Amino acid sequence: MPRPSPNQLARRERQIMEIVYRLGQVTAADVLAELPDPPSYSAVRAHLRILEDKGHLRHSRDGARYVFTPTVGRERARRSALTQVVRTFFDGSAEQAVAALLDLSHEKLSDGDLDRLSALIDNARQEGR
Amino acid sequence: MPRPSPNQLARRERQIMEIVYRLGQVTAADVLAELPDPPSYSAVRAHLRILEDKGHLRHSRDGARYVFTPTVGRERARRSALTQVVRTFFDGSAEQAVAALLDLSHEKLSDGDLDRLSALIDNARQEGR
DNA sequence: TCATAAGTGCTAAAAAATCAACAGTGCTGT
DNA sequence: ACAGCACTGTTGATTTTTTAGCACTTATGA
Repeated sequence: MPRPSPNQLARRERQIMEIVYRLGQVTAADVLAELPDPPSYSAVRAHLRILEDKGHLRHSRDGARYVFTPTVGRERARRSALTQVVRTFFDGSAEQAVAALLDLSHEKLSDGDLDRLSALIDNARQEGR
Repeated sequence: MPRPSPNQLARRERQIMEIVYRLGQVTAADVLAELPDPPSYSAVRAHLRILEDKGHLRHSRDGARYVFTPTVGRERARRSALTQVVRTFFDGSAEQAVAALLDLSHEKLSDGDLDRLSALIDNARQEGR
């Protein structure tokens, strides 16, 4: 079976997958609530079923309703997303991306966060030799 | 005029904008060469014109042909992209995102890169107090 | 139990996106 | 100048996406 390829997703499908990854798991009602310019409930369910057909989602039952989760694990999805952004916006340079990330949110980072990041960098240095 | 909203883009349009951001500026031929499952040259030009109508691109002439550039500056586009990924895949935690980025590409980071990142973190610490 | 509410699957119509053909315009070199 | 080439703009057909309606199933509680 072919890997689900996020780049082939239609507009609505992409919007929905984004919600799914953000919330971790969703019901049709969740998606409807989060979707910009929301269509009908029925339309949302149709999309969810199509996304399942395409292999992006799976569902399990919770009482009467379906709970959908991504087939691609969070970890893997994160990697793809980051790789993509780095490639598209940072000439493939992870260093630049990290720098931008720090700049973007340096106000929101606590001293504890910064300590942990320093430690990670030191680690990377160790492994590098 | 409304800000161009990347989330509303159709599939092809999104693919094209990705190419545009990656290359910085493009001609129709560039896009055609980079596009997966490429359509006709004519179709690409149609897309480019629509993207310009929608306010995502502008063009200038270079001899006979048009060179398209994004209307949203690289810096701003980077921020949006990162913010989006952090929100969708990292619960809004920039720290986690940086950690993932380091993990993702720790092999590719030189000692020099790591030094610079350490310095940035130290800076952030300074400003925080 | 059974009426009601809250789900779901399927289908076909409507809207949007995608595409290629064709006609027109501007370069380029002989 | 003008023939040939490399572009662009426009249009309308085709395909895909997006949507809502309706029929059916499952839970709930009086």
